[in-house]
Amino acid sequence: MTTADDVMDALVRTAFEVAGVLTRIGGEHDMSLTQLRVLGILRDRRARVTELAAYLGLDKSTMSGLIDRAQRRGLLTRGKNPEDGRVVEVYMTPAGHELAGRVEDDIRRALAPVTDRLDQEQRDRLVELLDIVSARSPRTPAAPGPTTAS
Amino acid sequence: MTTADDVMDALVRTAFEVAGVLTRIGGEHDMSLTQLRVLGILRDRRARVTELAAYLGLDKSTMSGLIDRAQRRGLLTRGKNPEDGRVVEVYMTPAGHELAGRVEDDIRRALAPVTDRLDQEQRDRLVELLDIVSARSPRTPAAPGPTTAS
DNA sequence: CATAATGGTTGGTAATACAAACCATGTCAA
DNA sequence: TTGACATGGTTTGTATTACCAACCATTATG
Repeated sequence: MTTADDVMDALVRTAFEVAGVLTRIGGEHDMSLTQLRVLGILRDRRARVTELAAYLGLDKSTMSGLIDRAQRRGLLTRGKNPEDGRVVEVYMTPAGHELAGRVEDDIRRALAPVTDRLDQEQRDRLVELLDIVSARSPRTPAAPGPTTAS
Repeated sequence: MTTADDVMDALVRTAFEVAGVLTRIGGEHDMSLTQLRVLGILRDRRARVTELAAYLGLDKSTMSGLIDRAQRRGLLTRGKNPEDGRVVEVYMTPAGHELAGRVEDDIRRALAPVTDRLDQEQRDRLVELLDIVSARSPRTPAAPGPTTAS
């Protein structure tokens, strides 16, 4: 019988394992895990400082420092918001995008041996279950309905 | 079609989510994520400094500091190894065990809403799949012990 | 027995993170 | 309209995390 505790253990163990991989890859590019996340967020959208901090669960001041260092490295830029003089918009530079791409490739490569252990049906199922876990699914677990294969 | 990238995204997203919960709970007890891990390891076994460092992927010196601070808080102790005078064994104090128990309860509570979203069959399946992902499948080589692997 | 290897600690530096204080800009109320 | 308050960021100060290099003590090896 799989208990809630077993699920907890598996989630925690996997989380540390994945975090470990990301930390290692990040380190190879002189990036901390947090910086990696910032890069990930800013890949497809710009964001204001407080927005980033809230998303990452960090203090504004911490965010300020992170942006400082990344900016000093030429990875991102600060811009003004014409509608509200207080707001600082943060967005990536081409160099930032380039680095983000390289990092993503490396992560993909690093996780490949892991995902390769799964066949197609297992992948479908894992993603579906993790979506439920991270509240990404509006579905309630009551009905054993057919999986919405696409 | 679920691709390897989808799996990667789901794993990374979930990892951050779980790490976020652990960081929050840890913070409520003035413990960093790393300290939490140390506590988790030492719950059921004592370990030498280098062993802990290797397990967590940290430098010996980092480990030394972590132990210092935890020891100053009365959570763990350093002891000598009678067979090898160089070795320092680290193990938890009663206070450490107590804190570890409280933290575990809190984590359980914090993750309950998540695991509760899954029914029995889904739990079984998720744990099974995560075990595959973290190479814990049936034919796993070694149990946690004094493995000399690097 | 001299030398090398191993296990930990110490010292130095940078990054991460928080809290408190601060400044500039916006908003709201009397 | 102006004073008070709120909001968005930055700065400053401190603790922790983490690495590396250098260093002792102890053990192993030539």
